[in-house]
Amino acid sequence: MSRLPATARREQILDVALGVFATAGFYGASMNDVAEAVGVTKPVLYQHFDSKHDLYRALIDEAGNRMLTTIGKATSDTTDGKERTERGFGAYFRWVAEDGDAFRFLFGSGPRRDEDFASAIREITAQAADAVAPLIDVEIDAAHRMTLAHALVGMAEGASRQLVQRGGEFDPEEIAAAISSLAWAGLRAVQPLPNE
Amino acid sequence: MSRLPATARREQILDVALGVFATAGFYGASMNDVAEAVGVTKPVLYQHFDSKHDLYRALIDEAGNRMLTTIGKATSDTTDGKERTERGFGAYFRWVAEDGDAFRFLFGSGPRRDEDFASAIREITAQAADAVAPLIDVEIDAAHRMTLAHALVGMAEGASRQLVQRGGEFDPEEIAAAISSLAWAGLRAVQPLPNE
DNA sequence: CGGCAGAGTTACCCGCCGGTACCATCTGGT
DNA sequence: ACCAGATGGTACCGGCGGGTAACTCTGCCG
Repeated sequence: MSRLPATARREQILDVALGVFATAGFYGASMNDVAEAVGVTKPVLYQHFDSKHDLYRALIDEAGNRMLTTIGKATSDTTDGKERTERGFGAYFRWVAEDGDAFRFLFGSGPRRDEDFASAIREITAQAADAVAPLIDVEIDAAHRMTLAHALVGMAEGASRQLVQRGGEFDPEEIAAAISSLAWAGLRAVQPLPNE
Repeated sequence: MSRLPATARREQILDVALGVFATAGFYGASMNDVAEAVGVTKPVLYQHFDSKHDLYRALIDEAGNRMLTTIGKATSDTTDGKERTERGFGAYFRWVAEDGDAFRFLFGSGPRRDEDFASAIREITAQAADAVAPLIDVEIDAAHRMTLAHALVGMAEGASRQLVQRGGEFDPEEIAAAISSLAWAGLRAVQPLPNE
């Protein structure tokens, strides 16, 4: 109800819509839902964005930018590889912790939207992680072990996605060799963590 | 047009629908689209599945099962950790290569569906991978380097998704330390590949 | 006071899509 | 040859949701 200048309203919409879409997904949230969450009616949204597509797209660009620049800044002031790795991951996970809606919006995607499908796919991923977890045979608490296991599963997923998106053939044996050596070396390096 | 016994038709539907949904996504593909791809009309689908949800759900279960059992079989006949790692990844990537639709269906998900959103998010992921790629300072060809880079990005994504889904707080510094040590040890282990 | 400009609302249109009631057609068993 | 039942098609409904036209409200400036 309360009136706002256009730029403020626009930013408010972006802010609220990010949360709504992060939770419900593109198809799961209607423009009416977004409008209601903002506390306004539908046509107001269309005064600031040409279409639902347009709004969603703006959110992608904004959130993506925040993530990339955050990491970019954190890694720009050193050239040492190990240092950059550590700072990069540091910035990344700080971003996830602080800008959680943006992460869920960008990466928590997909059929992972209908809670029904979401849980089914979570279950599959969880089983994969359960299978991987015992490979970490170091004394660390269960929660950290599971997170690392999911990291390894994500590693496989990330590589696969790239291979499939790139199109064309690939030799699974060769890829598997590279990835598993990467994973194994990583696993060997896991240090027992001080209990928190 | 040609008539088929119920069980054969059911399997045909599952087979074709997997491809359709893998490409267009749950919301992007209508039941009419699926029916047309099968070469049949909508009510036929409803003779075999109670709802669109039901069909999609059956696909998740089937595809997930295929993946997990494939990997399970490959790793069941040894107890050595390294061995299991290698065989597991081997089976996994073979599955991706052979059952590509299933992979795209299960993991190629999300806003990654509208080609417009898909490319925007791909772009972000690709930039992240570009930033990671130089850390692999070994003589390998560019394609493999990019795949490994995407693997590392996926690793971060997998860990994050688990942390966020689990809910509650987490300490980003601690996680980053663990993941980056894992990644760094893995990176150091990458071997120059013989050019294919 | 008059009227203009920008912010918001009400009320609507229309097309798509999940789902269904009903009819047609084919095939196998006797 | 004929019936039964399963396989498949036609034609429809109902609602949801993106998008819009037209109106109202508020404040400001001459």
